[in-house]
Amino acid sequence: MDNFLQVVFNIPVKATYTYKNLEDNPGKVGYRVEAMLGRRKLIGFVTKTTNVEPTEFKANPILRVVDKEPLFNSILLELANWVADFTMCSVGEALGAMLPGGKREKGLPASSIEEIPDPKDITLSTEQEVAITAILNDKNPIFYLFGITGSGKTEVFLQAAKEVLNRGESVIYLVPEISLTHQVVDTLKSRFTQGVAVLHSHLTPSQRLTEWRRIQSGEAPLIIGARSAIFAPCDKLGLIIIDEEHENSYKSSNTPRYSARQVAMKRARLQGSKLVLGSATPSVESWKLMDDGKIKRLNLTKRLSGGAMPKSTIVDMRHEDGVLSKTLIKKIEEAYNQGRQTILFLNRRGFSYFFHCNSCGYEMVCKNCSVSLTYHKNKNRMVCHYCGYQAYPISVCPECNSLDIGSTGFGVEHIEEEVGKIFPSLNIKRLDSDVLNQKNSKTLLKDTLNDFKNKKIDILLGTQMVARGLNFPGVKLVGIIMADTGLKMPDFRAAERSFGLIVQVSGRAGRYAPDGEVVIQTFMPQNRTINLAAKSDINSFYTSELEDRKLLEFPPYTRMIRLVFRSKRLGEMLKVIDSFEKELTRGIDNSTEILGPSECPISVIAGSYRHQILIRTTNLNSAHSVTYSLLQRSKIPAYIYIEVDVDPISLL
DNA sequence: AGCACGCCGACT
DNA sequence: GTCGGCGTGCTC
Repeated sequence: MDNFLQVVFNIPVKATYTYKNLEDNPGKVGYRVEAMLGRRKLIGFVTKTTNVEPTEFKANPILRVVDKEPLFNSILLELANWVADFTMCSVGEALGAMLPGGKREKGLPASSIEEIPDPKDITLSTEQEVAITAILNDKNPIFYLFGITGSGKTEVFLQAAKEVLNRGESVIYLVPEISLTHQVVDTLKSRFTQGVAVLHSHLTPSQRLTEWRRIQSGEAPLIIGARSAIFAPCDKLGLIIIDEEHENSYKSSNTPRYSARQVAMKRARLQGSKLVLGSATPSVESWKLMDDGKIKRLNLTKRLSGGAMPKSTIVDMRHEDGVLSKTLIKKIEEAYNQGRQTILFLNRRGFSYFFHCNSCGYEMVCKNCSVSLTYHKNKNRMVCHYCGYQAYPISVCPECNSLDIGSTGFGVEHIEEEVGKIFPSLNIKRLDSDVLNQKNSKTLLKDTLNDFKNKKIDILLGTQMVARGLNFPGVKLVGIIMADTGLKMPDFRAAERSFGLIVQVSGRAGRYAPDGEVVIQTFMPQNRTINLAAKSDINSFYTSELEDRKLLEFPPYTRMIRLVFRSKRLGEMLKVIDSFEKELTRGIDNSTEILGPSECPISVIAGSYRHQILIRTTNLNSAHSVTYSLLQRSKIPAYIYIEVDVDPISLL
């Protein structure tokens, strides 16, 4: 036993603290211990033990050892060090993120409600067999299962997992967000004799610890979970699966800002595991890795269950005057007359986004944050989506007194009303995050999906969440109300996101029938992204998107580090940012470029001003270390907060 | 992060 | 005269 313990804490301080060990029941590496830090009692993580007594300070004894068994093995400790270094957080924060408890992880309520067939009805397609064989036998460590919706990716994952489990190794199966995927979990439990552990954000700390221990003991070699499940404590890890790899929820939006995809690559290398990513609409980053041969592509090109890719029609909304075009109305009627169903998709919530004056252009924005307020009809309020600020809608422009004031664009509630007017005899149901944030959301979702499945609902109207995983044989038609949404965002990934969304939503049509249809309504009918998405011309889209990214020097041809400075004191902050930027400029070479400092696109949130520096580089290692060392040594006043995001996904 | 110390303004 | 605001610094 060593007499001293090096302990890190889940606080934004990158220091290890040395404590005296206990004689009886001593702490060891990978254990949690309770100790005083200043005047507070904290749980810390032991990262090292030593017999060398520190001379600079007096080492106090720890109060107690929390665990009977180590919580973190050497692989996890190594991963934590790597995450801490890469995301520039403390090792304690990285370890804290591995067993998140208490504070709830936020994530989009996404559904991936996949209907997995019963094992006895399964006949694998040739493509599926080829993919499974490759995953299990090829030397290549990373694969990409690139398959259109309905081509049977899940079955490939399950068969590969089965083989690996039979060898006595563990499998981590990541899904974008687990809260609504109980059906997947149930299926996995019924398909595998081995134990299944489920890790997601709604577990209590003790439930999480129980799952953690079941994984460590080998009782549950199959782990299914969201982002943080990539840190599941398995010793023999044979396979990591990342389903819907393009999903943004794999990147953490709070400290440590890690990407589960990137951690998976690191971990697979450390433990010699295979890694399989899968999606119908890969991230542009992954596409390039496939092109470069760093990831082996496995194609699934055919729809199973008798489905075919749907026929798409683009409708020019500049010549229409309702929410629904004549074409879409006609096709909804057609589908209904055939006893088939329709999904209408809108990438917006609220009644209308922008409430503005048609005479002078005045826009109702949040007084704390500078974003546009959203009109919520049921409350009759304008609501800020960032800070929750609410205001009454106005009828007269406060700038020019014009009465010509109102909304452009439209939200789900508005569509619901319009569609109800056009089809008074059809049963229409809305499904969006507003509905699902209500208390009875679970049963509501279940009931709605059941009703839709049993054809009690004719038209399902929804946002993001209907985009993926809702597979119902009765769906003939998918209508995308406004495909332009998001395309004009000040973000270099806008096209990628819009493309993926349109393709994913379109995939809901005709999954089990050859006559599916998609109607894409847009104000930009000639737009490249919309046209390629309509044709599901995935290859052309990625080729042209990569050309654009290269030309404009955006990722994946460059890497970025985003530094957001937040403070209530604008003037002082600007001075600090300015000198920080000058120092940074002095440190970098010509592989790195600094954009800004500039006001963030959302320049004020809850009374704090936000300015950012974007670092763009072709040599991430060098830019990273210059930035990191400057952050460490520069004395930034406490009233300024800095958020560091390496490889940011959103620049908002 | 959180907690204490410390130094300036406005109150019984 | 004190109460309390928050700015600064430190935690083994």
